[in-house]
Amino acid sequence: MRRLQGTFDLLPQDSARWVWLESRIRAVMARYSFGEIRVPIMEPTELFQKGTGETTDIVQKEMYTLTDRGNRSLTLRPEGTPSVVRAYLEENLGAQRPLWKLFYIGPMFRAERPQKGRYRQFHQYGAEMIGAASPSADVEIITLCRDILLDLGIDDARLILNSIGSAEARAAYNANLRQFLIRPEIASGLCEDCRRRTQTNPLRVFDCKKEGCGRLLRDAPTIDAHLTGEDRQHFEFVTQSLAGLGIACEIDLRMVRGLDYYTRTTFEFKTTRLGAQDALCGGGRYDGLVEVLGGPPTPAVGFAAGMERILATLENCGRSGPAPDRLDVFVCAIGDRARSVLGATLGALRGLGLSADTDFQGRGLKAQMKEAGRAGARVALIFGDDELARGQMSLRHMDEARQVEISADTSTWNRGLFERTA
RNA sequence: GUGGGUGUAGCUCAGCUGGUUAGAGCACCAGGUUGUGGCCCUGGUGGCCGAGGGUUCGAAUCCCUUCACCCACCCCA
Repeated sequence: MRRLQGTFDLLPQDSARWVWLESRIRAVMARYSFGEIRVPIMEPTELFQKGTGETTDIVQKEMYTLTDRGNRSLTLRPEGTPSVVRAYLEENLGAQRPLWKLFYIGPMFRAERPQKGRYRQFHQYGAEMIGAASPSADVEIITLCRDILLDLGIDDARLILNSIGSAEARAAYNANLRQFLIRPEIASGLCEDCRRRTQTNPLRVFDCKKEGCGRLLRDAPTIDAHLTGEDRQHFEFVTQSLAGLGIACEIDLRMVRGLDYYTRTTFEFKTTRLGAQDALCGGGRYDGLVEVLGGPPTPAVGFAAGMERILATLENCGRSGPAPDRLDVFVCAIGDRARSVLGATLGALRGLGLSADTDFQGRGLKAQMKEAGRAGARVALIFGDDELARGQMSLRHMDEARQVEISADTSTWNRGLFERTA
């Protein structure tokens, strides 16, 4: 039996990094006053068909979809935003407050071919502001996204920014771009994928990395010609605010995102420290999504970040994450009499709130001490017949290799006895 | 789905043009210290050489198939 392709096991030495990462994320989210939402990792398939969008690669070929016993179609979530919006509507959050700031952390599933920075079960954190029309919300999301990266120690990610306009502008631009792409002199030179995209989602031709396509697209219309005055104002506010905050960004009019629901502001943070999968986080505004999922027109903006990519980036920066947890006390008992009080000894230590462990294999003292060293124990509590006969135990401070005797009467113990080096 | 690369001990890797019982370092276990970790020394456990088939007197080594992993395309976090 082997684990599924594109999945991985996290062993204790690695899970500590994840716990650390999650706690840093939660701390910054709290500073920004975002509340954590936990939603199912399984949803009706329809949620993603409608929300993420039928034309996206995610829905067309990357979803883990299954049929349950009631003949319902379920899907393992490929992203978090549709679920959050679904919960927002289902719990009628809009009626309680006009604006919600929510974040999530958890696994996502996409049936892609694994490679560096890409897995079939991967983990994202993300934040959504639902009910926020103001461009200051876009800035809040971008700043949040950036502050988490900075807090973690990633200070060289580039911010790429674009506005793809309102839904109407996008529709007009889509039509215009399609006109351009079907011109015979253009279409004949495009690759097969781009000809398909011309029909399905013309914006995505800009994603094509083929040289031939790139050359033909040089004269293609760009989105900014289709932005309305309001779109421009909105985008201008965002770029000027960022400039005012001293946040550098590059505007890329051809950056498109793979999800159907984006409107106006879209952005990505990219790193040079990974391979081809260089997007650490991405997001933008999605003013139409709530309505698409059956709610009232509700503006919203958010982002999602890939946690495996962030950890990989940190490793490439030489940032090792948190220091490993140390054990407070390792208990070494010598002989049967001593072993008979092991349980009570461990219980007393743990009762004081200390972490305590011992040897469960009946090994010699040398092996027990080795185990204590391996566990990073601060002190070893050693006793055999000698000590117990005198009502004493030996307390060895591992780092200083210094040893004292303490009373074997657990009722006299306190934490300080095992923490101080006196 | 399409390319390319790699599969030998728990980990990192040697093993030349096929030649007896497959190696090293680290890790693990034990002893040196019959009651004291890290350093050192000695010894030991551990491999269907990814799997299946073929060529050969003989295959970890050559050929075919297959699987897995990695990297890239595609796409995205």
